[in-house]
Amino acid sequence: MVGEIARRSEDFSEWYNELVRRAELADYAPVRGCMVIRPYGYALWEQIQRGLDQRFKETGHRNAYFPLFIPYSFIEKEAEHVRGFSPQLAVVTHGGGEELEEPLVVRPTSEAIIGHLYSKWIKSYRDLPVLINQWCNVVRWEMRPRLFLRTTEFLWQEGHTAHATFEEAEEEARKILDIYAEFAEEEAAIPVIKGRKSESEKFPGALVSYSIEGMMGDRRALQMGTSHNLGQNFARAFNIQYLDRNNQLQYCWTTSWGVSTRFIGAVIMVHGDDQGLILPPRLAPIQAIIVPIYKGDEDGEKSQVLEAVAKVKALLSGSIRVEVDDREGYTPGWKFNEWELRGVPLRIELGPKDVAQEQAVLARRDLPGKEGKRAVPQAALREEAERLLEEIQRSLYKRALEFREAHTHEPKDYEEFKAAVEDGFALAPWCGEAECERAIQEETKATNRCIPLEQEPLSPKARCIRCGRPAKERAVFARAY
RNA sequence: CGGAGGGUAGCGCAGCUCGGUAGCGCGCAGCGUUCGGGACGCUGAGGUCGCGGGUUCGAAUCCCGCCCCUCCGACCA
Repeated sequence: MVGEIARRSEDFSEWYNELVRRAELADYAPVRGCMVIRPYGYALWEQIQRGLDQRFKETGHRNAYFPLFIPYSFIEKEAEHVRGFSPQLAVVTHGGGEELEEPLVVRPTSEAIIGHLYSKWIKSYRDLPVLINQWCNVVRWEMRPRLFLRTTEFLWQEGHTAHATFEEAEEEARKILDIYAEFAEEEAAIPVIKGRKSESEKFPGALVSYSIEGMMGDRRALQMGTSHNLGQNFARAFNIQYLDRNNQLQYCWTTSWGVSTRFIGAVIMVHGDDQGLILPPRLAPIQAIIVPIYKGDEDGEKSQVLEAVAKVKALLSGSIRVEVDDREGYTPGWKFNEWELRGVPLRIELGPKDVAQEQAVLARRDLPGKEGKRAVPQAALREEAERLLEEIQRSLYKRALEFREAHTHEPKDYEEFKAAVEDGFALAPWCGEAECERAIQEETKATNRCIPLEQEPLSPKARCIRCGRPAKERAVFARAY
């Protein structure tokens, strides 16, 4: 565990890969593209789950569970859906030692199976809306896997709702997008851009897809959550119909939305530094780590320190997720580095000097070295620790926002545009044509991340940054994960 | 699937050109001394050299085939 990790500024990919494993978030599995999420990484996922789940429930959603296997024919019912997903399906052809009558797809997402059930459950306008979420795993046979960012199997939540009108479905899709954005910014301290996906980037089968897009530490974009208004496409494919007040048979309007373990990748890539992870306090499984410092126990030093440590832990544990690192055989300096690698936002050092003065030393993870260290009287420790955690949370967000803004450009012409996407995000007017998007990608490697929902109206004379045809809105272009 | 680099102890690597039966650092175990920014000493455990075949008296090393991993592209939450 000793040794430098790759420098973030020099080799971001290598830094990321090493960090995920060194911090014991995850490890490679024996099957290509699959990952093992280790207890520390899973604890982080549980924090994410907790925050999102609470928000879903507050807005009237309930959890359920649908099966892993989907009859192959279900996937084929929605034309764009099958076209979008068939290249990356895992298909089960044998079971119980015999070839199956119909192959089963391991769900890449659950619109199909849930649509099937919704068609059975929904009969009347009185049954609507249906607001269901599930936490589960899905499988997509990706070409180029990366820990957390793109794994063959991943964990996520997928919400699936059915409504009586387009407006209600649209409102739902937007409400969830707002929840995702609020969660990313408030809990993960990651500023995100809320936007609509272009036609070529939208979810297969959706009427309109929304996403939150974040800028990672290497200035590339990452889609951190999506919310789709599926229109009546899936309702027609799966026959999800209800009788309205006038006894007329109507197709439902459905939505789906998801956030995956990829979100953990974003937390790593946005906040981490050369020392390792920096976890935002609200998501950190361990918010404060107490490191006892003592020599031998001839003069009772060790027992005095440990006694004070126990007292401090008890003092804090009511309001803070705090743990003690009382492992023998590791020096304090080693532990400092270890917990920095693991991204614990606050470290509490407690040694003989502190026992004598009834104080403890607080060290902030986001400020390296002496700058982030301060001695605090034990009587004020709880209040001060709580305050510092909030300050770290805010300061991480501010840092990430300033970074994004420093690397977001509004190019005047295509030459500037090319330079802009080399540096980060380019916010530029465009014509809305898929062919132009494709050309931009070929020429610059940048893709259309989204059309930001919040943007100034364009002047009628505005022209597409690449082709010069009339533009009606701005899009964010960037190299993306 | 195209381009590049790799696979030797848990991790990082050397050894391969020039064949002679495997080594270094870290980590791990035990004991002792240490402990306010990655301590040190001694002792020790740990390897079918990615897999299969071939050449040879003898292969980590040479030849053939395959598999896997990482990075850059096409795909993607």
